Amino acid sequence: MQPEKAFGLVLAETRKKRGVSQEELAEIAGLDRTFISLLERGKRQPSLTSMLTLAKALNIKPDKLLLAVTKLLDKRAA
Amino acid sequence: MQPEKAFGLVLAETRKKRGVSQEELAEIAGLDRTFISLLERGKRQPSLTSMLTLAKALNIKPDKLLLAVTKLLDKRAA
DNA sequence: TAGTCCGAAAGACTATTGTCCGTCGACTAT
DNA sequence: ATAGTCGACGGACAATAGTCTTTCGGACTA
Repeated sequence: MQPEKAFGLVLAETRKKRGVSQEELAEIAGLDRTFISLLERGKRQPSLTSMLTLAKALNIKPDKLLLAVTKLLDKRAA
Repeated sequence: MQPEKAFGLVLAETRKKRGVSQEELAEIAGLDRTFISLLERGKRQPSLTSMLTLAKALNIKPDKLLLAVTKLLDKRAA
């Protein structure tokens, strides 16, 4: 599994848990609505600052977010 | 303090602790030697995959690496 | 004083991130 | 049926990540 796929899954799941739409998240984070969509679909990967702003917008600690990503990557190496 | 600055500091510190040169780290991680230099000087910020490969090359868990960055950012908001 | 290792730095380049415009289909409600 | 929300998806683009090549200065060593 590619890192961007894992990140997308974690991002989508976390966002849904918060009960916000892609568009709302985009607005809170100050990112583009289509970019959120690309990230969640694993078509793009975030930069360091994107990760930080998204984590902040989702009210989750950045390292927790990344930990979720790596756990997903470790679980199924495929 | 900007995220890329904080990351650069953490990267440099971790690399030195491991006792490897920028060039050696670049080779291990499969990245360019000048890019490592740029990262450590805070002139560039890493993507998600760069962070993951650098963490692996430095034998540190990615979330630990990011935690060190955020701690630095929290410490001096300046 | 030549030789190596190290890191800063610049220039030119390719690849990718991130924005901005829009359209579309599925679903919900009025 | 019409309108609204949501997310997938496209093209075009600007900004930046990342490579490659090279030069330079400092520290150390022979």
